[in-house]
Amino acid sequence: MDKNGKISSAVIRRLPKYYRYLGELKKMGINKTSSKDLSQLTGFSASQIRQDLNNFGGFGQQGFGYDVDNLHLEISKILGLDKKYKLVIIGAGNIGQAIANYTGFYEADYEVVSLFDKNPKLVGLSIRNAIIRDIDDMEIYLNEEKIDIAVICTPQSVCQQIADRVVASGIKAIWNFAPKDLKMPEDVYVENVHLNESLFSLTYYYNHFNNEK
Amino acid sequence: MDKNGKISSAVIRRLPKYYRYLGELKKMGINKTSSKDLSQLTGFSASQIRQDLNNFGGFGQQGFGYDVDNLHLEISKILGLDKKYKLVIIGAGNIGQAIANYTGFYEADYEVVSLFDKNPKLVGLSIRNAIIRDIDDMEIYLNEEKIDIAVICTPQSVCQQIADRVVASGIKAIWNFAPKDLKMPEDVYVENVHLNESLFSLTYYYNHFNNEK
DNA sequence: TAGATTGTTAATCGATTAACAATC
DNA sequence: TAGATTGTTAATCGATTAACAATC
Repeated sequence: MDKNGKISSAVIRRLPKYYRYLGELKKMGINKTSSKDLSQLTGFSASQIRQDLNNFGGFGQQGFGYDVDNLHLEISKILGLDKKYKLVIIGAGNIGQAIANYTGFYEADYEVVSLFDKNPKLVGLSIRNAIIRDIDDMEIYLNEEKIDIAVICTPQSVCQQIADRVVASGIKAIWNFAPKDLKMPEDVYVENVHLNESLFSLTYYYNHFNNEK
Repeated sequence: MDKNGKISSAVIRRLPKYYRYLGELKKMGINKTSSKDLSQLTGFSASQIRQDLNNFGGFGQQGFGYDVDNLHLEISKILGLDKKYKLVIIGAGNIGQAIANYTGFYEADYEVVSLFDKNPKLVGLSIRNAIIRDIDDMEIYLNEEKIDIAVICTPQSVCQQIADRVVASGIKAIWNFAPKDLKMPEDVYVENVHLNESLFSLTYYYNHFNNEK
């Protein structure tokens, strides 16, 4: 935690992993764990795990450890996984369709309620109850429905203008799959999934692994 | 750079971004840039950019800056984007098919040469010249062809065993889309794309943005 | 030459790890 | 009580930023 009480993004990015392993322990019927156990599972140090959790409050019991169910629940609340979220996907190409079909968000409650595309061959089709609508109807839709998150799966060439349009319609959270850095107002949060950068990093390590000095 | 001369992964993960912006400058016909210009574009500090680049050698000219073409080329060499890579995708579901269809890797030379799946309805189909083969034929294929990278797009429940199998066939680089941490030998590099963790982080910030103390 | 910008060293900042008192 | 493990402070480590001499 820094001097302003803001929690560092390094901490936030570890929370989903704690959540996942706690879910696994739960499923296995294990109801007690410790920072040492979690260290084994996650690969983070026990000290770091205790530090991370204590950013949000004391969830453990000295001499005992952590109650799995309780800690799982508390982390779900911190992340906001106890609520429902409505998503729209803009760009119903490969990636957009794959996200719409994706069901692997554990038990968390994300619903893709609509897709948008400009291709008339796609408009009108449905993916898992979500209709692909014409991109020209996007603003009307966004103004009528209360949407939490816009997923941008358009080509790079139009992602900025699409992002500007969804933000103009009140969207505050963008999950961006286009390989570009969106310029957004301060109160809009953008999470990037840059597949390129991920593959390029992998390529670097593939070439340099084990032949380091 | 640390005491062993190993370059930190924070640096490596910034390289693709430099590469991308240099590519854009190139396309715009701009042939000279500086750490100050790149700072504006990338949002990283000029000082950091100079530090990063000097891990790999002095690509600039004092008093002048950097030659765009040259720096672009040098970074492509560092990342290994001047070479060709053959990929196989294991799991030809939504994500696997989307990756197979994905063409947004800039001019870099990645070729998906085959997919594998256990679903007989998918086996035999093709995606962009790559045939979907039966998962049982994977080892034979991997032993015959020289494959650089295995992309794991299977369900979580089987990703570890699939990873073990590809590694047993000599694969050293895995791009993992399954929401699980693979346990791998030290000489295998795994790059994770954990869509869950990405969306969960976004959810946290969506809920906490602007209402921080 | 004067101005600009790198390459590189030193200073700062923040994140991780270590240590241990508190306490169940 | 003795043993275990948290919560939390202090120490360390590493990454980022600042500063500036080198030099084009």
